[in-house]
Amino acid sequence: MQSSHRSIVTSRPLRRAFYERNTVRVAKELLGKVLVRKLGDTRLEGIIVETEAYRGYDDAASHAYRGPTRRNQVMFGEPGHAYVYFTYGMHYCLNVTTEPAGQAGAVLIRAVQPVKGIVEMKKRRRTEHLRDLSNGPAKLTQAFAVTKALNGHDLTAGKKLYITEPSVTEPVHITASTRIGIKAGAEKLWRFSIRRNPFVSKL
DNA sequence: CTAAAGATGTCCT
DNA sequence: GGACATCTTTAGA
Repeated sequence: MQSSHRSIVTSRPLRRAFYERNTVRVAKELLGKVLVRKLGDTRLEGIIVETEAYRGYDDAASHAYRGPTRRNQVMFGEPGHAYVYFTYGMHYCLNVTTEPAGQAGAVLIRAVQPVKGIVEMKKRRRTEHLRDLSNGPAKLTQAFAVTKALNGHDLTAGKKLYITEPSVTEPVHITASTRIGIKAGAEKLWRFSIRRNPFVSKL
């Protein structure tokens, strides 16, 4: 029964080579992987169910499209790092950097399915509703205590924040759709989600 | 220096 | 379905 208290992770963090590839491909392959956040004694885990690709060089919707700035510089750096930015005066969004160093790219983590540390997530989110804990980019950063303090964090080190394989891998049915909340590049089908998963932010 | 928009969430009708 | 909270970043004068 109480599987929500047990870790579903056995393996090491995804390696740098996983991230050092085409952003769209990484976005698809991140579905079904497990986001892990270590907060002292507590450990939070969630299955990634929704992502969006933001590629620098040919994607007008990307923060990196017009070249490096202080905010987006981590997108141009080594792959496998967290790119966390602040938006709308109150929200953080979590991305993982992709493509070889020098070439900008990132995948926005839009939603995860809570697995472990649900009690802690409910406190942070100030709600008892499981569905509402992490079904959106700013919701999951609140649930997982991700702020700009983690901007640039190396996701391959297995420290405070990383991504890894679940211990039991199930086949993932991927749905591709248009990205949410953008104007330029709105026609690209670069939003990926696990089909019919109830924790996806929007159908 | 100033202005305007933003890879959103929440509450209201 | 729409208003609005709230502030950083960026672009442009």
